[in-house]
Amino acid sequence: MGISETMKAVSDPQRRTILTLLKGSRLSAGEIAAHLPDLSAATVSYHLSILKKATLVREERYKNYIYYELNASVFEQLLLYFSQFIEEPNEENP
Amino acid sequence: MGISETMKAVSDPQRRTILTLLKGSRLSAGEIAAHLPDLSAATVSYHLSILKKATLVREERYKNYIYYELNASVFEQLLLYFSQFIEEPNEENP
DNA sequence: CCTCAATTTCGAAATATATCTAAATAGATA
DNA sequence: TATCTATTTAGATATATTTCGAAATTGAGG
Repeated sequence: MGISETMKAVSDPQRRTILTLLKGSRLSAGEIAAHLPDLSAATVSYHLSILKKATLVREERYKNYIYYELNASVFEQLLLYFSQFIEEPNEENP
Repeated sequence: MGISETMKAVSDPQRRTILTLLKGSRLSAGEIAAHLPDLSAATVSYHLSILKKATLVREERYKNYIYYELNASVFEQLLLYFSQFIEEPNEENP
């Protein structure tokens, strides 16, 4: 929990690649690793654990596999956070 | 430039404090440092340089001071980036 | 031109992060 | 139950980040 944790999780390029993969579809850890040929399976697992702690993804076990999927609600929190810096000044409320 | 750089810049709590301060008003480096009593002026300067490189803030020199202010357009890019993970699936376009 | 104040830059140290290989775990199925 | 496969955990290491105090820089004003 915590927006710092979420942002740190999302600021890593490899983890953003994982998030982008999961945008399309639910994938197992192994399928995700197959899309990241520069990383070992252990490293992919490490990144998934970071994303999971930040609740950016959920895991679901099926047979021998662990499937990961996005948790969209956390992205809404990020959107909300950043929108505060854009809101135009309100002249009614000086 | 680059969204990684921007996100890394914004993922640090001290730097987010600085951004929040600047939401209200343009401030000099010294004024910002005064709001962050746990950090040395040198450290604040370091954080400002990170925010500047990420173009999250602009600097403007006046007399002996360097004033900093937010650059809202970069926050719009962040918003755009995160919104891709929220967009609902489009049934017209399978 | 000298000095003061504001800020940055430098060099060093502590902490955190990303990565690997090897070992451990969990579950499926022969 | 023995073993195979998918995945995670552990331990180690290299790199990156945050921080400090001290020194350098910049500009203002006497």
